[in-house]
Amino acid sequence: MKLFNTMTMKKEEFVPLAPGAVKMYACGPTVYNYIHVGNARPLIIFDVLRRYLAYRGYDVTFVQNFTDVDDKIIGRAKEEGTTPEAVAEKYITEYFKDAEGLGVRAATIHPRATENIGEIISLIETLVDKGSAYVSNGDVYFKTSSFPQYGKLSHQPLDELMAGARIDVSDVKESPMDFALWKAAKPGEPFWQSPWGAGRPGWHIECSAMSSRYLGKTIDLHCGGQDLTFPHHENEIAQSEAANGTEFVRYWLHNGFISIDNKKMSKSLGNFFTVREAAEAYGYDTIRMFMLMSHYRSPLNYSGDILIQAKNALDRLKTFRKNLLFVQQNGADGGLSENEKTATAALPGYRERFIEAMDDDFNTADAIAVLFELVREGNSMTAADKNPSKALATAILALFDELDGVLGLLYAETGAENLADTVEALIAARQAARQAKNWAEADRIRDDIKAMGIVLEDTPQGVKWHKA
RNA sequence: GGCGACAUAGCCAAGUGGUAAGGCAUGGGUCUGCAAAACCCUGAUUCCCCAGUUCAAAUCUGGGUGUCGCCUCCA
Repeated sequence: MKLFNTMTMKKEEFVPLAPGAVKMYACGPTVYNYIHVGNARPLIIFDVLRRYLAYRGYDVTFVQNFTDVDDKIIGRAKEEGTTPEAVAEKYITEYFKDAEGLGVRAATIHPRATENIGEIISLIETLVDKGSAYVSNGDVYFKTSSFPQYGKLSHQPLDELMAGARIDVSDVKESPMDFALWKAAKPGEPFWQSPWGAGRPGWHIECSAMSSRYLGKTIDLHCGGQDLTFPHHENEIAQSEAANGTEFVRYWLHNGFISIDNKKMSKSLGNFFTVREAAEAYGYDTIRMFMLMSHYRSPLNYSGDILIQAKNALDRLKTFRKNLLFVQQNGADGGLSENEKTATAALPGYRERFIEAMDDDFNTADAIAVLFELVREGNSMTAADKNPSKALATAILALFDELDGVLGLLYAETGAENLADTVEALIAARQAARQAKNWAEADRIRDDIKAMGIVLEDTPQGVKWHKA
């Protein structure tokens, strides 16, 4: 399979360091607020990548950190009159609610910065010892001039970065491009003891420390939003490679942004919707569909219209699956008919095309197109007038679920089994009314059922029902 | 100023040299007590513009226009 590597700006054949195993790291949220729709994109995208790698037989170890000590968290705690720990704890809980809602599986490990202070300090010590970092006023800074390759990920020479730097000129730093590894404690803020006095870690160092602690000095994949390319990921490379003397990451993956009215959605601009809000309006699963309908590196504009389109498209998939389940229950017994045997011969072709799409830099838009083609063919094969067999529905469903399992689009489908008895009874009453050609009564019962959030469909094979 | 990305039907969106996937919406049809679902048909002689390379370009080259992003915390 091929992945676009930001380091080389090319699609490259993916070859993990150790055959059969993938070490993957994603920069997780700073937990001071609910996540917004833009934050959700990397979660969903890289959840799919992870699932796909597992689908292709790799043993994936996926680490995603929480930045749980940071200026923003401290600021939030002050606003709310609580402690930074409480703020972090709260938003980690809220994060998991949203992630679960979006169908994003928990990482193998979710380390927190505050659980890795020892690791961080020892990494900084190494950097100081090697002359890559210097102490100034109780802070420790990375000396960018000591790392000649600085800028290799963002493809900007150091002097250009310097020229464009809008960073405050500070007399504690030797160069404007130097960045903090350790920040001296300020009154009233959380701190840990270190060889340089009380303080707390800078943002960039924690990812280097946690990545090597949980995954090793060289990892296969490092993922995040495009805005992390510089400076965050550039800084991680400098820290890790200066300390370890070996390649930090083999493949760098970056997702494109979500925009609103063609402006980047961001907390600082204030033009964002939280995942919570969007989910309330359109459903968590619609957000996932929306993200996967286009390529992960393309810019994606958020609007109500587009979310509704995504929802409608997703409904087609849901209905398809419901129909298959119905045939699986009510279809003909006795295995595949001769015609069906011929028809099912086409099924593996969809799997091949799906894999082909996903192998090409996990092109989920193309993969979804394959899924829709399977839907059309599946619907044709199981049309009522063809008297489809249970075995046919089972075969199609197995393939559909296999492929959808990679994208994770229909995870929100619950069977609504607990409603089944009530609904079945009402359907029976309505059928009786229909027998008597009492259409008014039949429609009234259907309206009642509709009010329960259940939609009925009269078909030649019987009455189907599903959640709206 | 430096670096980078994007521009395909009403909308969303694949497609990197061989004659435009898929979805949503629209219109027509089949089916149907009504409805829904499904299926069939329907839409870009054309891929921002101009020039070039080629037997052949949405795809390559050059120029232009527009939009966005990074260079500061940001997914």
